[in-house]
Amino acid sequence: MVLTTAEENYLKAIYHLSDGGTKSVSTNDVAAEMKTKPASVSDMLRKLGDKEVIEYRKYYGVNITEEGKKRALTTIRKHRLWEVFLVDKLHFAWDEVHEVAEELEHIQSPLLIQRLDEFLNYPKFDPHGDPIPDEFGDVKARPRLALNEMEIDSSGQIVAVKDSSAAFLKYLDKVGAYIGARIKILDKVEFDGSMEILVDQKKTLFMSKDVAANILAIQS
Amino acid sequence: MVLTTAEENYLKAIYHLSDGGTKSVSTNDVAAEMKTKPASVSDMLRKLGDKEVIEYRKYYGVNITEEGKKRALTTIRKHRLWEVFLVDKLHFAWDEVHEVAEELEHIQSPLLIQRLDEFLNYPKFDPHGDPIPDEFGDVKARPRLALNEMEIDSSGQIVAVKDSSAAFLKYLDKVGAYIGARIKILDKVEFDGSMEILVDQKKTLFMSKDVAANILAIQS
DNA sequence: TCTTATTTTTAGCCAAGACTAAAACCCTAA
DNA sequence: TTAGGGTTTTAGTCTTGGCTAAAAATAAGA
Ligand SMILES: [Mn+2]
Ligand SMILES: [Mn+2]
Ligand SMILES: [Mn+2]
Ligand SMILES: [Mn+2]
Repeated sequence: MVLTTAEENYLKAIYHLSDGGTKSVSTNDVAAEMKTKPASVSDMLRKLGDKEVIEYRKYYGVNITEEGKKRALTTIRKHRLWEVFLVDKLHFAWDEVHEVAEELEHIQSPLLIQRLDEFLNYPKFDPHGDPIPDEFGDVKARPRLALNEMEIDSSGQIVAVKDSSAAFLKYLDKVGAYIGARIKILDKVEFDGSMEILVDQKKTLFMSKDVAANILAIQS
Repeated sequence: MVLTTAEENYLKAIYHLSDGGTKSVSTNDVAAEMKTKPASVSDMLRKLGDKEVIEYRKYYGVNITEEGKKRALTTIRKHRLWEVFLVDKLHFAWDEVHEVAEELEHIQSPLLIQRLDEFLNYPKFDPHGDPIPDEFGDVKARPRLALNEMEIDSSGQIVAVKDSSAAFLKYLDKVGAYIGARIKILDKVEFDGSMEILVDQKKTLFMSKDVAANILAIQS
């Protein structure tokens, strides 16, 4: 059963909203994520249900099926591999890749993806620190913690961002936060949750709770 | 004015059928090339006419406009650059690239194409020997001659193929004809136009007129 | 439990891009 | 000059993926 581009995009959204298939997702949530109207989503859910990539019970939201999970992971794999290509080979900035990858992920050619993976030397993470599923859909999970959840005086390394929007990534570039940076939590302000963070043992960064919540680290 | 994928494909077909915009093209010819019905073509011609990439006079065929030529050449440029990428970087065979490039050529990102061109070191020809238009739509033309049009005893070098179908290219691989091969016309059979050709001063090839007509060379 | 607010679905519409069948047009040969 | 054949267009239908408005179902509060 072949999926259209629109179907692939919806399925990917459902996969993400369901936290990898662990919880069910409402029509309204899908509409918000896809920037469409709930009425359009109802229609699409019926189609995805017919194709058995989701389990759809009217009025009770959807759950992604095993087949659906597999399909979504393939699309995610393609998206992230293309992002690596754009950054590593074509020298795109990490805030320039998302929209293009959103199109490239729908190119139909298993050979292309296999060869691309090989060409990129089997990368495990994309430019935003997100893991790239292997060809079987297996994902290498890392325990990640948002900066605002880290304790004062604890240290770690930035490994990913939660928000991949150009605006956010450009901001991180400007202040000098990047994936791989070593960090230490110097202070957390009670009042508004804003934080003071030491980057690479030399630079001090002040950031709002909102920003901190979108930066993911592994503790060391 | 933005063109849809379908519109880009039609425009490219019209560009090719019109020999680069030098002659007008009939509805039936477009239908044959696009493998659609004439009725569908009429509809599309109206749309392309509205967008002023062709000049459309009902019942009298279409001519591509300057704007249309520019658009078509951009799509062709993208198609051929992707083909080079697939062959040079991902080690696709030259008969495996066409369908994938047919999809990749529609990705919308000027930056992507500019960077891809740079990454590939500004190639001038695609894997089938076809010239790659530069970013301004300028094409480096070479005087090319089909093998069946060459005289007995004349020599040259294979530079392109007219037919890029997998079947034809696989056949060429099998018999050992390739782009860059030095050739000499040993004999032409009056009866059926079949030919005997010396390849790289060592291997003799027999081919039908049909095959010869789809191999292009520059004479030396 | 009943009434309301919220969520979701249905119904009806639209545009793109395909199709078939039928009508209209163009050209040529008698 | 006109009839016929081939070409092209039009009319009507279908599918996909959107939309709005209205109806229906669920959930929550009194
Ligand atoms: Mn996408
Ligand atoms: Mn990413
Ligand atoms: Mn194409
Ligand atoms: Mn080619």
